[in-house]
Amino acid sequence: MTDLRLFDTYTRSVRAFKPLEDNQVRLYACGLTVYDYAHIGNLRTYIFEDLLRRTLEFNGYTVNHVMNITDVGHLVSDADTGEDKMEKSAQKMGKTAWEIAEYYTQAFIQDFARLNIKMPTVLCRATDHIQEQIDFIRCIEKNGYTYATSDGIYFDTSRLSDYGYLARLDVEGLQAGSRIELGEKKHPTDFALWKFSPKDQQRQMEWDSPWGKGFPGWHIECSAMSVKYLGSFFDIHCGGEDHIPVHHTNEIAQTEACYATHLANFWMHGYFLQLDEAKMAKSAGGFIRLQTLIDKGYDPLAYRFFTMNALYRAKLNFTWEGLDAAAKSFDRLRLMAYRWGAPGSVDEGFVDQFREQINDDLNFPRALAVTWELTRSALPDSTKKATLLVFDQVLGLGLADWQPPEQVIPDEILALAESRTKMRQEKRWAEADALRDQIIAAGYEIEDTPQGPRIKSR
RNA sequence: GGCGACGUGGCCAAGUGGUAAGGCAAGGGUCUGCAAAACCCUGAUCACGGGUUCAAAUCCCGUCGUCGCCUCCA
Repeated sequence: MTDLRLFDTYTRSVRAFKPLEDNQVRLYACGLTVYDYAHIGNLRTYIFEDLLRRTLEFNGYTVNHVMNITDVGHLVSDADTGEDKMEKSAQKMGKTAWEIAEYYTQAFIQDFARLNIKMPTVLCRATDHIQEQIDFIRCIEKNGYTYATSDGIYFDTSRLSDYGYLARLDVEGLQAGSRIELGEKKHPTDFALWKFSPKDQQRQMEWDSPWGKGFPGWHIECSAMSVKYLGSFFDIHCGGEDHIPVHHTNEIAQTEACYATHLANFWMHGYFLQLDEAKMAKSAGGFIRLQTLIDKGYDPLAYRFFTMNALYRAKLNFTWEGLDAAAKSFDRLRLMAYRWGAPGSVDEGFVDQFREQINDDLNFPRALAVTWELTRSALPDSTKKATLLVFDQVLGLGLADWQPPEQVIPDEILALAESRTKMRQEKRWAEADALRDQIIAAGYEIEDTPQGPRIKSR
């Protein structure tokens, strides 16, 4: 039995993981901003978090998994510039910001189901927690970390001596090489806690607050909701690598200002999926969603499998060739498992090897190598099946229920196959092969088995 | 301009001091009337140049290349 070890961005080291309390793991994951569909890069991070959760559960822990949905629009920068993404998307679609948020939230939940990602225990929307956010800001204000400008209430990052520790930010360097306009902010790293609604226009999403009508800054929702559901210091906080320098850094700043903790015992980050060596961004074209893959005939779980062939802590390059390779090997694996039949007894030796790999900071590439070793082993099929199903509690590939899709083979193809069988029985090989060529030309392939020919579409 | 990461066989990707997991593709073989499927086998000295060490893909320095962050972003 190997202990679970996880990489913690805060300390930049792999550390032994133990829950802060009993066998309960309190896990917070940053969710999606629902102004558009999730792309497969976003989804890579949620698959990583699902694998983390399942690994924790495999180790016997109960996981309280909280994820936020960012359904408040935010400006493109903390300064008073740019457009609001929610409101812009609403305008484009001819719907309200609220309808947009709901629509994309549902789409997001559907993607989770299709990827076999377990639903978080709590899925919380920022707009359902405005009061909690206001209370949190008041706490920060009371402790003297805020200042007001003409457009909002800001966090004064210079008040924290270790601001930016998570990202190892070089605050001086940021000031020197700064590309951002300061506006009324005192320091480049200061950020908005509450933004005022523009005086000349009515926002669709705005609320009253002690400071005036407006809406919360982006970072405060995660601090307020994680504290509400998990307490001011919990086990693991995760998100995408892009959150390290800004979002998570600011969440920590807010929590330090109010509760004097750095919020989570472990900070974990999923690394980017890249598209042909370039970033996949909603704003920069190159936007592939799960539905795009499905439309091209891929099983969503093949994408899940694809991401598991790389470490969560390394960038992964997406190519169609790479996805094909994953889809093909995944199909082989589950067809093999299907043909193994009913599960028998579990081989604990293989389970130990598997556990050793996933407990080593979620080394799924290695865990899959163990899986392939299992398939090649001399164990009885029923043992392989039972053992693989244990692995699948973590892999989440739906191997227990999967069966080959029912294929309707057209009568004319069946007729051709039948004639071919007859020809073969009469050893009229040339004619039999001609019939096979016809079947292949029609888009089917034929395998001769002891039980007779097996036909499937290609 | 500042900060950081990465560069492993045809492709994807593990391994971070003791002579390179795994998957896909390719080649060879077994099986087959021939195929297909399945199974077996084969292949990389780790971007380049120096250095440290008995020993380096793995540590240090330099060069080249790619990418990310610094602005909402998984």
